[in-house]
Order: sequence, then C-alpha cells, then structure tokens
Amino acid sequence: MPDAPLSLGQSQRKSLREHIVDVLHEAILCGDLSPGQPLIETDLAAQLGVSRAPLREAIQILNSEGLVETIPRRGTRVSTLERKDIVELYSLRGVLEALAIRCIIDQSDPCDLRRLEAISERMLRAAKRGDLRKVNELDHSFHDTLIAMSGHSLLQTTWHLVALRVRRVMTLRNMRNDDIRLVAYSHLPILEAIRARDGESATSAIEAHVATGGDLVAEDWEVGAMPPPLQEEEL
Amino acid sequence: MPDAPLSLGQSQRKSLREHIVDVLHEAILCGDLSPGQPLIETDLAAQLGVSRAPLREAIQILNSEGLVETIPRRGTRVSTLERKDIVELYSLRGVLEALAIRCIIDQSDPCDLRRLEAISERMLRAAKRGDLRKVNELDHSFHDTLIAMSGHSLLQTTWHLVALRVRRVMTLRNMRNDDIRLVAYSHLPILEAIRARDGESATSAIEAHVATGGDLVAEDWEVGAMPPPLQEEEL
DNA sequence: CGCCAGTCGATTGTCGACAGCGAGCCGGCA
DNA sequence: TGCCGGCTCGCTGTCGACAATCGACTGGCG
Repeated sequence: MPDAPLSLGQSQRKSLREHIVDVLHEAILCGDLSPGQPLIETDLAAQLGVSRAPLREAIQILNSEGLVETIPRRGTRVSTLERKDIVELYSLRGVLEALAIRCIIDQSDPCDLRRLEAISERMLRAAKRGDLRKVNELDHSFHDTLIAMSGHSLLQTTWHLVALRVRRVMTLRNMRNDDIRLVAYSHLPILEAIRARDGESATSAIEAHVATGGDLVAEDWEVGAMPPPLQEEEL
Repeated sequence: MPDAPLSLGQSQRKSLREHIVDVLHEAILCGDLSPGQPLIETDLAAQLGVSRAPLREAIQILNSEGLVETIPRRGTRVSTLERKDIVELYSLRGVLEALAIRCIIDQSDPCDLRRLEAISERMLRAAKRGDLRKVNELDHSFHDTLIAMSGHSLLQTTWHLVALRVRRVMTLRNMRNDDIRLVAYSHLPILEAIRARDGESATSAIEAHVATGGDLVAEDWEVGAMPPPLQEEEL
C-alpha cells in the first residue's frame, strides 16, 4: 500500500478513533481507497501514525456502515459496489425520503422550506453554469436537509448509512454534464408538493426523483467493477 | 455492577469480539442490562474474562447499532427508549416491510410462501393457547423471514437495526394476553395480499399491522422510563 | 509428474500497562 | 455559610508486545 498518503490532521477534541473514521470515510468516499482494496492494519496504522487499537475500533465502525467488509482472521477490504447494490440503494433511499417527506408534511407547524429552497436555487444556478461538483454537493445537502427536517432521529441514523453509499456511488460514477440539469430541476416538484402539503404527490415526486437518479447511475454500471488494486510492489 | 452474571460460553470459531457482541445483545435485549445503565469497560471486561480491547471493539458495534450510547471520555451507557423512539421505530419499520413486500411481489418467480404460512399457522396456535413467548418469537421470525425473502440485502442490513430495537421494545413491554391474538391474526391479510400479488393491499396490510403493533406498544409507554440503575454499592 | 505434509512469513486477535481527562471531594477564602 | 480552586481517583484512550491463525511455499513421496 505504497502511495496512499493518508494522514490525520490532528485536532485535539476528537479521539483518534473518530479521526481515523473521518480519514477512512474521506478516503473511501472519494475513491482514494478503491473497492476491493485490502486494508492491512499494520500498514494503515503506520501510515496514520497510530497504534492498531483505535484503528481496529474505527474499522468496526466502517464495517457496521458497510464501507468495508471483514472476513474473520483473513482481513478487511473496501466493500465493492455491484449493480445490484445500486438498485437496492436507490430503492431503499426512495422509501426513506418518502417517509421523511410524510413526516415533514405531518408536522403541526408549517415548517419553513427556505433552507431547501435556497439549496435548490443554488443548485439550479450551479447546474446552469455546468459546475458539476457543486451540483453534487448541493444535491447531497438538499437530501440531508430533507431528512433532518423530518425530525425523525431513527430515520436520520438510517439515512446516514444510505447517504454514505450514495456519496460513494456518485464519486465512482461521474455524471454526464447534461444529466445534472435534469437532476437539479427534478427537485422542484418535490418542494412544490411539500409546500402544498400534498403527501401523495410529494411521495411520487421524491420516488420519481430518486428512481431517475438511480437509473442514471445504474445505467451502465461496470465502473464499480474497477480493477482490483494491483499495486503490490515497493514499500 | 454486582449481580449481572454475564459470561461467554466460549466456542472456538468465533472471535472474542463477536462473542461479546452476542452476550451484550442478549443482555440488552432481554433486559439484563437496563436502559441507562453505564457500561464500565474495566468491570465488564473482568466479568467477561476478557481484555478491554475486544470489548471496546464490541462496544463500537453496539454503538453503531444504537443499543448503547457513548459520550467521549465519559463512558458508555445502554441507550434509553423514549416514547418518541417507539413511534419512530414503528414508522420506519412500516416502510421497510412495505418495501420488502413490494420486492417479494415483484420477483419474477412466484416465491413460495410456505415458510411464512407455516410460521403464521404456528403463531395462531400459540396465540390460542396463550403462549405469549412463542407468539413473540414466531412474530419475529415472520417479519425476519419476510425481509429475507425480499432478497434485498441492503434492506436486510437496515432491518437488522430495526429488528434489534423491536426486540428490545417487546421485552421491555410485555403485551397483554388478549393482544396477542390480535397480533397473530393480523398477519393473515398480509399473507393473503402477497399471495394475490396485490401490492396496494399488501402495503396497506403491513402498514396497518405495524401501526397497530406500534400503537399497542406505545400506548402507555412509561415502562421505558425505568429507574436509572441505582445499584452502586458493594464490589 | 502430481499430490500431500511440514514450515515459514504475514496478518489478525488479544493482552496488560501507561497516560490523561473528568468528576467528585476537600479545604480555604470571602 | 457558600463559592471557588486544587487534589485525588476512577475510568477511558492509546500503545507496544505476544499469541494464534491462515496462506503460500517448499520439499518429499507415491
């Protein structure tokens, strides 16, 4: 594992374990650690400048999150993403977000949608100027915010697992440029339906949104079948 | 922590960490460790006859599962269950099971429902003779099987988190005896709808089933507000 | 020539010990 | 008498070392 310059920019208030989780999250989500790549505890710990104890605790967490897969006594590797996983991911995502929207609509006080609207607006602008990265980022914010607004803490916990995977998928699969407008615009009906407190159409709007997103991504998914890491020289 | 005779009946093929997770699961789910009770690593490790390393790894897992809550540098305690948690739990559970059923119905090959039918049947018999524990066990089997039959692996992962909480809730809140027949019988419409491959009615059947279950449980939930552990003497 | 057993290296699993933070207790001071 | 500060102790966070296991390699035997 030669050229993976992982490091902990250490601040004090967080435990090492949390730092390691952050670093590994980042590394896996942005693809520095590619699917299937083995994580050798000794090496990783050395790279990070920590001992194996907190690293192993971090790995347990990553494992619970499904970002890595551990085979007892054999080791841990970054989990792979098959086409089936994408399909499953987006189907689950759909029902979770639908639930969130129902919660939002059912809330007694008509919550203000300004944050969502602001995000959506910025997303549209970013899409118009073709700023792919920004659209992505705002897209995530939009959905994270949606979930947060539901006030449903268990849903939020569950969403965390989904969001991690979605982020992974999005970086592994770079959207085409003409897709992002479609994505950006398809948030509008959702907002509209929430504003109208129309559960039915909100649900179908979000499910349509997620479904098209899922289709876009799953369309030609062999990207995930990245070559297994074949960097096994030097040290 | 005097009278909590946790122990690891050690078999060889499992790592200590996994054993500990099992033991703690059992202890928390069946109430041996009550909500709010602090987990002192040193004591627990001593009780279990292991070192703190695998114990801490296990605790990370329990933490990811939401069964315990850790405050950095302050310690870990068994998570509490408020009424809000119950409501959230059952609402999430509803949409997850609905998704499972849609997956089952959408499967190309008409899956055989014999396992579900068998479970349901046994549940009815158990309910008739008032065997509360058996009804509960079969109820869990029914829903676990339902999820498993969906073939949706991410859903299964997610379900695990929900199922753990449901089990906890069920043991903390002993059903009244006349409730269990209601519960047992309300599985039948679900089966019927799946058999008919009618997504609409299956969805409403499962959501109704879960909702009534949730209502039953949440009805008078102050049980969860168990007295914080006040066993702080001797050692 | 191919298969099986023994050995060795690499990597994970577990342990005991030390360091450092936080809470509660005790004493001094206003 | 009540509040503030330092001290102490219990507990968590982290470390380095040892033990155990798995896979691959090697050599012998059929």
